[in-house]
Amino acid sequence: MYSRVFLPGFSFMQYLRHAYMIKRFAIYGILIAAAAISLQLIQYKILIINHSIELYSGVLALIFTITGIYSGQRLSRKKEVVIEKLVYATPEPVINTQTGEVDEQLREKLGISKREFEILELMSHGHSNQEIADKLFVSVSTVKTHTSNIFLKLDVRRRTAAVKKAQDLNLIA
Amino acid sequence: MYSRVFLPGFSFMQYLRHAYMIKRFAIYGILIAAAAISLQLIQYKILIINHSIELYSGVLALIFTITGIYSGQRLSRKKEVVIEKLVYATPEPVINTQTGEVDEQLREKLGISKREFEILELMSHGHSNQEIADKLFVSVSTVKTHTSNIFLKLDVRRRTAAVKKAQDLNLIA
DNA sequence: CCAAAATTCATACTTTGGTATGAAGGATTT
DNA sequence: AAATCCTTCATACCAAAGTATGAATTTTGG
Repeated sequence: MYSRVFLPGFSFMQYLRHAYMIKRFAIYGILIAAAAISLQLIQYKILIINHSIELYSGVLALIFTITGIYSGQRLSRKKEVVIEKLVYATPEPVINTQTGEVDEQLREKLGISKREFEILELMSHGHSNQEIADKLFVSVSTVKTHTSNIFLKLDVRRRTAAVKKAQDLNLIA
Repeated sequence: MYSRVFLPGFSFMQYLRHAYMIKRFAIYGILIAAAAISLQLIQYKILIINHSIELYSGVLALIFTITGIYSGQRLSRKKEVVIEKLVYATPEPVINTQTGEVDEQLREKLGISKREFEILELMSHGHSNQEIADKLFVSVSTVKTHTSNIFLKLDVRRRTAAVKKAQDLNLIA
């Protein structure tokens, strides 16, 4: 198996280079300003009512902690760890992996008939022409005709090569 | 090229499942507690000196904003983007999928020699006896001898069946 | 070192595989 | 109806694969 992992590591300066970050900072500024205004309101109300500096401090701390957490998350959102995994895949998958069935399109594309395909499969199972003939209730001559046509269509000269090529093309398993 | 991108998307609950996050929250708790204590000190000093509630509020806001930003960044640091790139790769012919190494044990177990195995591989690639002979710089007679021995050891009578059996046994790819 | 195993090669023979060609019947399409 | 494709089969021939046997050389393991 072969795999690589990339950890780009965005620096803070790289981060600042992005123009859209300026907009983001502006949003934080507005947020903080809004918090400051509401702070003023809360401040006077609380002071007028009972001069509870402790409660005021708690509310203030809560508000700015929440604001800070939100800002912090926004600021660090783009600090993402990017991992690229290289994994194996078969070229031109033509067998439907879901159903396990053969892709009819490739068979058609290669001009291989259904009967020829049947014979190709039996061939790949290691059967001789005689055995294939017996299984399909046809003569050896018929099997030979089919195999020859298969070889032409797969551009090979031997059954072993035909099986190999069909496997590589994912025409057969 | 064929590629897929996975975006895991850690939910907050998934996030909480991690045991080490509990430690992190504990650290934040301590931080906030420390901020609260220093708050008490600052509170009294400022109030005693000039009762400046505005300055006090500003300092308080600053402290908790910073604390919040720090916490927020910590909390959102683990956002990852995992990218899996699927690349074409032809599996090596003689590899055991579990160990990733040549399955010498199976070969030995079957009593197949290294040379015989070499020929079995070339056979599975669709080569004729003549082609194998040419590749290995030996005579066709030698190849025939080897192939016959392979067939005996794999208990088959044809090269196609030998290849099939070797593939089923995971002796070759 | 010696025995066993592995590798090499040959000769003769049988079997199987593959090519070429032709042909006939059926199904489908135009 | 004609053309085309698929499937079937046959005959003949050549090429390749596989078996059997024997033998020489090299490599390997005890």
